[in-house]
Amino acid sequence: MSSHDFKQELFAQFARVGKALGNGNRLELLEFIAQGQRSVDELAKITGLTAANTSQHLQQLRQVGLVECRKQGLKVYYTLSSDDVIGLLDALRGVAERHVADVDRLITTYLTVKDELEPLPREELLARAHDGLVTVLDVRPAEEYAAGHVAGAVNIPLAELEHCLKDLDLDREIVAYCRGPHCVLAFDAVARLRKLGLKARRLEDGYPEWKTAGLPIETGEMMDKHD
Amino acid sequence: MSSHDFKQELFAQFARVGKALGNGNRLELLEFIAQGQRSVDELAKITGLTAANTSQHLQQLRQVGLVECRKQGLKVYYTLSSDDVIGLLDALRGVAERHVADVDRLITTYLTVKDELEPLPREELLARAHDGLVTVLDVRPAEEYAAGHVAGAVNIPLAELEHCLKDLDLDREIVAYCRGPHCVLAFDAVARLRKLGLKARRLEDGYPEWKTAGLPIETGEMMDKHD
DNA sequence: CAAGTATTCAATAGTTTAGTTGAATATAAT
DNA sequence: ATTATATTCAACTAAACTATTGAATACTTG
Repeated sequence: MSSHDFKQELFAQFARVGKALGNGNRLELLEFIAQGQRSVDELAKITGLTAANTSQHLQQLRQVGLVECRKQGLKVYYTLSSDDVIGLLDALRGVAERHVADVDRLITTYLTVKDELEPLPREELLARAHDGLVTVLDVRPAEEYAAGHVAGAVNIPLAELEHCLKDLDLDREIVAYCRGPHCVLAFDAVARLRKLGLKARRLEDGYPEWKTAGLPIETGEMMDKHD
Repeated sequence: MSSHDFKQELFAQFARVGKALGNGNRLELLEFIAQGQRSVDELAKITGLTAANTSQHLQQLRQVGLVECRKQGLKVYYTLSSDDVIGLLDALRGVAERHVADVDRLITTYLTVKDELEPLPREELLARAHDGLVTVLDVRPAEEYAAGHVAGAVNIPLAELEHCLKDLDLDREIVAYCRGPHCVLAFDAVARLRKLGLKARRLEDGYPEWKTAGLPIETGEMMDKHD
């Protein structure tokens, strides 16, 4: 095999991974899987894709090593193959956010809270949480919280936010997070909390990044994942 | 615009970047551009693509913000739009190397030197170079060296390696680098130097990574880039 | 201004991909 | 065993991508 063929072949292999990242549905699947393991039909329901289509996308992701699966009983559970993948997704998001005009436009028009206050960096949250200065709020659905969350975080899924305010210490600052740096849940939560006159900020990124950074996490109370 | 539409649209935008990375020729173009600015016809010649095809690929890369171009006289020069892109490419390579079986097989069968000796990390090279313990060898073509290289590195393009041995201090260890972590030039150089009985190692990655890490570089003696 | 070069545009054919549908397989529960 | 559920497979259509070709555009040089 010539040096030229090798190079071509190597780039072709890298391109396979790129191709796998080249579809919005697959990226959405990856974001959900990054929250914790998920079965095919859970993913199909969340994304709104058919089971067959979901399965096909998952197999593409698996073929390029982005996810792994494990059969348990009737279901097949998919997980990210490693934290490398979270880094790759963040790199992709970062480049898109900083260099694709459409992304910037989308974010600033839709995520109105975006620039009103800088999001809180991970390390800073860690310091403040340690000093007991803030309430850390996980606004993801209960199953995702159960699969793993920032140590000490309180879970109030977005839908129940207003009903559960009594569970929060209203004097302390609230820092909300969700699935990732562009997930709408935390933006939405911060906007609604501020409307209620509370001090609220957003963590700069989501649970997968927190976990990948090696920061302290807890896993849920072994809740069964029913729907 | 609903939250769901926003999410879909956002993932679709991220996917555009993924798609752009989903073709081996485009990845090869990016690697060349990462060495320094390049005109369309230079890139066409190096890659062996037609000018029209090269132009089309470059425009795709430009549309998703991976590269930028600047017209100067008769030629259009392309550059990476920022160092973010190098990080993204490295993340892609890393995931592929660690999780795609075919990539690992390719690398271990073709790059025979691969596991004989650990490649040298950047920081370690920096320390040793500072102490004057090693000769840093840039084995890329002269134009790429001229466009920028590791501070203090000697340039001997691979083709002239054996002819230019006299330029090297044969008693010191030689550390070779080239375009990136999987570029064959440095692997090849190390193999050939060792065959000649010299002490040679490979830098763990290439010039773009070195530069992006903020380590010291030099740019060439304003050579005109003719062919 | 004319000629030459570099780049881009437009049209095309062949290939690949996305998503749908219906069926096949495998496991669990009755 | 039979039934139900979860997942995958296979076949198909519509859409998108790649690379080629030839022409058009823009700039420089003589």
